[in-house]
Amino acid sequence: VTGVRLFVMPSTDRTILHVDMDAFFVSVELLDAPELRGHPVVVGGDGPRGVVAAASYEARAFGVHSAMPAVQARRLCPHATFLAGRYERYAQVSRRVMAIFGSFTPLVEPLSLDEAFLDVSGALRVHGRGAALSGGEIGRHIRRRVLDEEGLTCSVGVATNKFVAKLASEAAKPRASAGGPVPGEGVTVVDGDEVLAFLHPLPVGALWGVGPATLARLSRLGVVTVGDLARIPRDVVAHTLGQAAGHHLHALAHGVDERPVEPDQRAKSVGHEETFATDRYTAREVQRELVRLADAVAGRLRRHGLAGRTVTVKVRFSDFRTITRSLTLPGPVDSGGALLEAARSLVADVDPSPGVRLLGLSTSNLRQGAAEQLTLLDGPRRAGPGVAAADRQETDQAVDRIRERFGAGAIGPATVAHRPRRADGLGVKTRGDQQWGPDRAE
DNA sequence: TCTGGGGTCCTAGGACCC
DNA sequence: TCTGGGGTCCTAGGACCC
Repeated sequence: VTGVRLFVMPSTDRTILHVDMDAFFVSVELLDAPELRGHPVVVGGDGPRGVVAAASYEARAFGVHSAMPAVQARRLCPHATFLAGRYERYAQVSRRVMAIFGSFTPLVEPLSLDEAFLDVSGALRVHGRGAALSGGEIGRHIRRRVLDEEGLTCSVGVATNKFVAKLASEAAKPRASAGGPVPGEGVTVVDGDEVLAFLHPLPVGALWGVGPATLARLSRLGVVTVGDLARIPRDVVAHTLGQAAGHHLHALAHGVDERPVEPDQRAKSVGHEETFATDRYTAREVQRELVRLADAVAGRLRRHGLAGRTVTVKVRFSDFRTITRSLTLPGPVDSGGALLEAARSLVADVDPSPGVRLLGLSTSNLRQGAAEQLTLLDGPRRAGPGVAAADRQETDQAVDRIRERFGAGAIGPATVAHRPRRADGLGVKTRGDQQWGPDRAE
């Protein structure tokens, strides 16, 4: 194209904020139950195999932290209040908080319910009305508004790129202590000329993308701090960690991160997985669980107007060994029946007898818009897995409408339904499970 | 101590095509 | 008898993040 010029803004001119809500899930729970304020509160960790999703600073003082197995958290802090977690509520508050961010800049990239990157390079002038506002001042405005409007606190990092901003928000956070939470700085600004001094003393594990496995490899090279990593030649890092990760981490260690803030990230996969309270040992049990997973995933696909071509089943055995099996269909699907059919064929040759602790079903290769109706592949109109596509679509739409009016639990696959015994014998399972088999899912 | 559920991204091998 | 190079798609596994 002639006559078009692209201007690339030099990275040193960018002002990036990372905003991170403080103990978000717990803080939302405290809004609704203020009597728990000042006490150790843990969200998640329900069920025999649960893990902690979030812990209040009072609970953290006992060593409780997120991703910790529930049993361990209960041992460390038996007097804590354990809450199951209400994700719809968190999502609702999250949308409002994100809207506050959005009033400062259109360039908001949510990373999860409780954190986002903001590129405010252009907002500095808009809000300053001539008198330029600094990144730190915008950070303080955001904290004030989130507190005033939602009653929640957050921590803000300000830097010239994403990953330094993220580390800066971490530095701004409150700290847990035996005497109660110690407030942090709230807003931490790292100017361009301070980046290396800020970065190099940090442990390498602080870098985004350095987990246990990478940490182990790096420590074999004698790398402890980010500064140590910066002194290793790029090719050596790439040889140890692979091309992509190596080059990326080498750049980060030198404070370089050119990734833009991208507001419109589209989902690449939609899935659902479940760890069972007790292991499953038979193919029939596995097949029945798949019905529920397929139904849940299909419902979410349709709610977002998506359909997926690739179906992946994940099986985790009792010894934690995990396998995945996937297949790509000729066209995208969004019905529980179609997902179930694919999932079934994928687990057909998986032996569940060692004990299955988790089953997952996920779809990827997503397309926007309605699923292709695979009428030809679906076979003749009859009950069972070959039920015609048109029937399937009608059923799905009816189910969606019922759920809209009466809630998600109002209707579901027969195989997973609770069937109370009735005096007149109706609705009572008579001989085994076969006649209620997953084939009758819809 | 015994390890959730939602995801993203990367690697590597093989099939297939031009 | 020895068998290219590049690209894309698919599958399986793994690391990592919140």
